[in-house]
Amino acid sequence: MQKLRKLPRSFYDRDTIEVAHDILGKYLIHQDNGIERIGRIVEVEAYLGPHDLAAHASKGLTPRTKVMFGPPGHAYIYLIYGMYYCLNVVTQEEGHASAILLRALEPIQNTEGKTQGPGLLCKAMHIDKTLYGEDLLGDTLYLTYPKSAHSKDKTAIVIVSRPRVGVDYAGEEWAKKLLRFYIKDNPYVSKK
DNA sequence: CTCGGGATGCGT
DNA sequence: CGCATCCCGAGG
Repeated sequence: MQKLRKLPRSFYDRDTIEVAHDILGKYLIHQDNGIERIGRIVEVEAYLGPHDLAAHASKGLTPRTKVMFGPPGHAYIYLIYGMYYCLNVVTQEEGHASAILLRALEPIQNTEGKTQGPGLLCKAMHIDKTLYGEDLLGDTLYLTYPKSAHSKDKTAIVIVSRPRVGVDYAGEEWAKKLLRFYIKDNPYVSKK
């Protein structure tokens, strides 16, 4: 596989909704004990800090949410329903506590099983709680610009905005906001 | 310490 | 719609 260029810290240190748009089409890479696993990001959701009642950060700074209150470009990983891990990337400046949930990937290399849905994505990429807080500018878990073949396609990407999935508990105001973004017509988007 | 519920996925 | 399965956060 050709050399892929890592996303810089400055990519994550921006408005969360802007990052959520720009992250579509980028590559997620896990260097998993000598096995390079790669997926192309096709679906995400934005969580906008402590005032967003659907966000875990609305619980405040706890042992679980700690990394979201830290600097951008780190991995926020949590266990959901006792059986699936979910991966987020922390955005904006330290203390802002916003993040983007990665919901679906298009398989590129060495993914194991289905990649549509946040839980399956982590399972396929072998991502678990041991990577909690991982610096995405390190050499284990990181994001890159796509290879040239897909870069050309970037101009053709159309982004669809929808309400987030499974956040009705947050109340109508936050549940109805269009903070789920995915690549139009991509077959790997979840819940088609 | 107990207890309730969850940013899911799958089968019915 | 039910359920698997367990961590986390709230409250006593």
